[in-house]
Amino acid sequence: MSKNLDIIFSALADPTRRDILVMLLEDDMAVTDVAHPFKISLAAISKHLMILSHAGLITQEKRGRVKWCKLQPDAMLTVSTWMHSFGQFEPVNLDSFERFLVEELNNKTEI
Amino acid sequence: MSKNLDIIFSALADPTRRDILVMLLEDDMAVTDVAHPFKISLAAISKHLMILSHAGLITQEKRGRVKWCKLQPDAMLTVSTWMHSFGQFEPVNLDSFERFLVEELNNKTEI
DNA sequence: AAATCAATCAACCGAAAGGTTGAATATCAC
DNA sequence: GTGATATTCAACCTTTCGGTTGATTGATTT
Repeated sequence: MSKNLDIIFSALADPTRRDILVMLLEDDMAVTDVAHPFKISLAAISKHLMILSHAGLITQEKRGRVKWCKLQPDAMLTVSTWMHSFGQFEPVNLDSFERFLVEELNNKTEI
Repeated sequence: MSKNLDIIFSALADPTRRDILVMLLEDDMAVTDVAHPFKISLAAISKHLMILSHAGLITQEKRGRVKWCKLQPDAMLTVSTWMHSFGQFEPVNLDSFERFLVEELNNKTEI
């Protein structure tokens, strides 16, 4: 589990890789399209994508000759959990936080 | 700001450094005491502490011949903020979260 | 079948990371 | 002042990182 944190944190430590993740927020993308905005070679981008994939931050699925890259934000939950166990921050999903809040409010008014 | 993320994420990518941060949750520590549980040399620990310091995750204050290391969790907020802007997670400080919740409950019951 | 396109592989390169050891620099205790 | 203690510096080593280029493999188009 700590090994995962090593891999995830170092995957996130590179600005190109973080940019790629943000791009993938929009939509799934082919490797060539991911590479397009960057000045570095396609091979370099391919390596970055493999690192992100290895960290579990994305998945890649090959359809025909095109390999599609998909964001896999659950891996971020590992970071989230570490920060939580670290004790200083409480990373909470906003939706569940709102659900929790509403539930609390309902309980209060029911009494 | 993105430069900071590079430095902070790569500081967090090393398990020894994360262990040190957790140790410093307990209390401020001298460099030698930080080094004690690890098998690597004191010089190596000193380097790790400089990296953590450079990332803003700790501060170091020299009193006499002893250099005291203090956790500086605000740097973690930079990560927190990135994850927030990334859009998948909502890192919330537990204390302010609780204050907010209590306030909401009070407002509700006052009506 | 031939040419094109998507992506990776393989070999290489320079720089940085993480470790070591031994010497150096302060500061403290006697 | 002498000796011990706390920490860093300096030089070195090996491995990893991020990049390059050119060749290679598969799928697609014409």
